[in-house]
Amino acid sequence: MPLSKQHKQQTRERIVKTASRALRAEGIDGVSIPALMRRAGLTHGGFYAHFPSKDALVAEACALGLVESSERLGAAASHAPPGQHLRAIVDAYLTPEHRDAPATGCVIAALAPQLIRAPADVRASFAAALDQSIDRLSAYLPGASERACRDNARLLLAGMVGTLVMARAMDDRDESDRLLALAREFYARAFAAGGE
Amino acid sequence: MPLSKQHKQQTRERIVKTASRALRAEGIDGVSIPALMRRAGLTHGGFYAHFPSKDALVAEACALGLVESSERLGAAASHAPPGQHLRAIVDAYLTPEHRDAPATGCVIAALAPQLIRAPADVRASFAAALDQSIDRLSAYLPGASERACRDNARLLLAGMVGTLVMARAMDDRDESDRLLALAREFYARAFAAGGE
Amino acid sequence: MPLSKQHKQQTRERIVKTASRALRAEGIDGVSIPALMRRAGLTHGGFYAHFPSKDALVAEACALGLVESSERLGAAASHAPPGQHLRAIVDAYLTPEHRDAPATGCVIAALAPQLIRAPADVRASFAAALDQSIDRLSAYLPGASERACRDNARLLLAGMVGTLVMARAMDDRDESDRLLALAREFYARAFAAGGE
Amino acid sequence: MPLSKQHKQQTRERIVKTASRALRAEGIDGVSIPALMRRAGLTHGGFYAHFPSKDALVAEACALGLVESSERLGAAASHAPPGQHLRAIVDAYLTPEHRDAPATGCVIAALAPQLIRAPADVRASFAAALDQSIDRLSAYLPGASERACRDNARLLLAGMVGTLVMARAMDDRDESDRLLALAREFYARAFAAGGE
DNA sequence: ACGCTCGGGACTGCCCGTTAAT
DNA sequence: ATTAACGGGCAGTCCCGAGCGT
Repeated sequence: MPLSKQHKQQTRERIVKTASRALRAEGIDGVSIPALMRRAGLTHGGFYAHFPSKDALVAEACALGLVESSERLGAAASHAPPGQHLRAIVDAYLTPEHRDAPATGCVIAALAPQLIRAPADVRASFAAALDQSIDRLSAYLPGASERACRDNARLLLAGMVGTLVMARAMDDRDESDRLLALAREFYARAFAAGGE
Repeated sequence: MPLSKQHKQQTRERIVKTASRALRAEGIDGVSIPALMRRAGLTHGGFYAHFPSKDALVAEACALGLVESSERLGAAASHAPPGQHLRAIVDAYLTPEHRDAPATGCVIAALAPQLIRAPADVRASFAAALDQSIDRLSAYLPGASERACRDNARLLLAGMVGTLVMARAMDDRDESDRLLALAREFYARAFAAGGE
Repeated sequence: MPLSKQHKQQTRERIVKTASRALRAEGIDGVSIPALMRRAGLTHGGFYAHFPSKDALVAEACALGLVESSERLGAAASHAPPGQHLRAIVDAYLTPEHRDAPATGCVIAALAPQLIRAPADVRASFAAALDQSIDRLSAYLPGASERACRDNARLLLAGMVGTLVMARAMDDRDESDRLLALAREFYARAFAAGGE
Repeated sequence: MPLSKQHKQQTRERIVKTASRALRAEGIDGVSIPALMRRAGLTHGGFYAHFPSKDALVAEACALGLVESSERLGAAASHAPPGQHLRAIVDAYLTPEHRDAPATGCVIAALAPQLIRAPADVRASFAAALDQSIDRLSAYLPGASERACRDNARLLLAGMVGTLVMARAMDDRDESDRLLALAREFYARAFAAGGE
């Protein structure tokens, strides 16, 4: 158990990672710092050695989650055969598994409305991370210009996020599965190369 | 302070209406019962004469908000010239005004993720109201069958909700306006009669 | 449903009777006026048509309970053969049935400590009713003078009350039964005619 | 406001001690946690760092008070000349001073009825402490067997408790003093060595 | 005019996010 | 960098008066 700076860094990352999951699963107000630290195997007092406030952690955890999400989507796209990037993205996002695992899923679908209402700095951090995600995603989407690619990325991501939220809100699992399947077709076709 | 027979009903409706707005603006955990009752011109002591719990109010307020939203959209559609129903719906939902007025705007875009995490009865009430909204909306959408209409309604609503959330999360108002404009075009075209 | 004065009187008595039982069973702070009125088949609003305050009801209900108790004890004594009055009293009070039915049992054993801490008027009302009970009881006890009879009544009642409280506090039912049996013997012998 | 390692223990004990007195003086429902902590020189916020609930504190405070009481009685007995143990116990318990100082007096006389109605764990903790008290007391009482000693201890304690309660309930101080004096004689004689 | 209902404060137990002091 | 403590706040419940309908 080295007490070096490395160790502190590791602890810090563990907290962020734990928070990143817990926040998506339980919401911002559903997670308390004592509960969080306990889940990370620490005492609640030590929190403020790592973060100045809960908001700071929320901002960081959300940014991390957003980066992870977009990297996962980017990885799915880059592993797909040429011309299948869009398809890969849609198929990775709009799945029952993603719907049923909010803790490791899309931060936007889980927390966006709450983050919008958060203090300005949290909101700004979220907006910045969102921009980065759009950047990463736009590389895999068609479009006449960089601008068009970004527009498409935003449109697509927004549509998928809304669909995931809707799928989670539905009571009937079969209907929810069906919505996801239809949405996969819909978005894959709508954003296909020449289409938009 | 009149105490006639129907005044309790009026008071109750005032509480629900106030809550419906406050919840969308501040989130479920952001609104306390004392604050809510104060905003409705009452003290918090009388709250439990109207509702058995905060959750019961949340359920009712969200259902009311959902009904209002879908009626507003339905009204916009029904006032449009024939063949322009879809356009009217999209133009009514995806506007900067709607984005900037969450308190009176779409409940799904403001609260869906939190409602999903709420107790089972709140969740169920929300899911039921959501189904009704889809019903109402589907009457104005094209589709080969009733089923197809409902599918389209869900797809469209999900897409619009996600877009509104995304537009609200963006820092740059111009970019946000642009997203809304692009989305209006996108969804109007995508769901046009023979299109989908 | 006659609205005459008689009816009001009946309602009032029903409230007092209900309260008398509920208070012994749940304690003063364990019984709320809404719960009480519901148990009496009424709405909580009407309470203050009958009593100026909760304390007034408590005072009256306790006095009633005390009277009932002492009458029950007096009846047991008066129905006993001559020379068996004391025995009858002790056997009526120190029973497992009495221990297990606090709601209809001795008010002193159930509420005395709380009543001592109650507002002055409640306390005074309780003290007065207690005096009456002692009066009634003393008629059945031996003693060289009226004074001695009263002394004996107080000593005996105090001892029995404490025993009942102790018996209720014990976990082991067998031990508790045994304590009651021993106490019956003890007090019957101790206060026997020439004894004290 | 030092924070050394053992200060938490000291603070905890201070809270228990304060509670032990306040509970006897005001009753379980008469003492709120904020009031309690204020009386202990603290704020209510820190309470739950020491106890998981109010009930837990009540259980502990009552057990402590019971131990103190029985130790005080045991000390009085052990300091008395041989053959005067019983007399010492009775004289220590049935005094006007004890009657007038419920806050530091017998827990059973002050709280037993309320504790009987308390949650199961509180009740159990109280019953256990009561058993211990009986144990301690029985060492100073006559009896043919250990069992008989315990029986006598229970009978005596029960009688004294009831007498104290009765003495507290009486309005007339002179009469109350008289009852105590009579009871001292009565119990001292009744439990004298060969007597019972 | 009586009696119910609505509403008003106050309070409780519990828990949270946070910081001096060690 | 933990422990102990601080205030502030929440949902829920209480007891109780101001004022209508019967």
